[in-house]
Amino acid sequence: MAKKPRVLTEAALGLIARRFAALAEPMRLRLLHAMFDGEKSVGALVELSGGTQANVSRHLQTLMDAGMLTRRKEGLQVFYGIGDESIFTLCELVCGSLEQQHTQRAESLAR
Amino acid sequence: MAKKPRVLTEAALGLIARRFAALAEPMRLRLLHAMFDGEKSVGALVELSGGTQANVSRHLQTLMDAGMLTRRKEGLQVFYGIGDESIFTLCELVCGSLEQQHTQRAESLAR
DNA sequence: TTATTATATGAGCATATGAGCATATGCTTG
DNA sequence: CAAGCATATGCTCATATGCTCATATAATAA
Repeated sequence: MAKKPRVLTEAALGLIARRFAALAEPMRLRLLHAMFDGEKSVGALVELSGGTQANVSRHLQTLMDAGMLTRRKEGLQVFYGIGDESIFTLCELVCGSLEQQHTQRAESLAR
Repeated sequence: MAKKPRVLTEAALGLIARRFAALAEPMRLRLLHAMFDGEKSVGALVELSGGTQANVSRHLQTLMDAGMLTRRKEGLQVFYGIGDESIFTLCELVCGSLEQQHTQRAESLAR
């Protein structure tokens, strides 16, 4: 039966962990969320996220390193966008699961 | 169109980030992987993961706090299992996306 | 060239996290 | 009760990570 028993090497585990780590910060999630409807300039992301320019730039770097973003220079500005479709699904899954837990907890308290 | 424009509060972002953080460690991924085919005792997980008993116990605690595991005591032993089905899909997605990136990189180097 | 704007990055600090050791707790048996 | 096994938890150290400030780089305009 064994649903495709993926061999998990040390290196693979590290890569997977790094990918999840990239998503494990509120500010980065906020940035990704701001890019959900298309690419944005760094300046725009600074405004939308409410963070400092330096900090936003660093987090964008982290997401780039994780291979999740696209980057396009246009004059003085740099536009970042979501380059990995799986991110949408990942976030949907987590949100759904959290909602479910929340609901269950509420129910178990109510009875 | 706007695919359900989830409002993301500060608190929600924190919860989502914490959930991803729980998956952002190789040892925890290894433990989850060991539980893919059913619940296991702590002792068994120590053996399978190659970690120390204390460390394994702590990581299991972290995964519990994240609401991802089931816990069942039976005599002296404690059995942990995966309690959140979404974890399977999350890991599948990340693995798939990584493989794709890997393939693309390999291709771009080959030409 | 110099000035201006947009983005990136080095340095330093504060906090968070993982690993290891020793020990505590909890359950069962005698 | 005491002894023994399985699991959990303080404590400490080392390292990683996020944030801020100041400054560097890059592209454009004067």
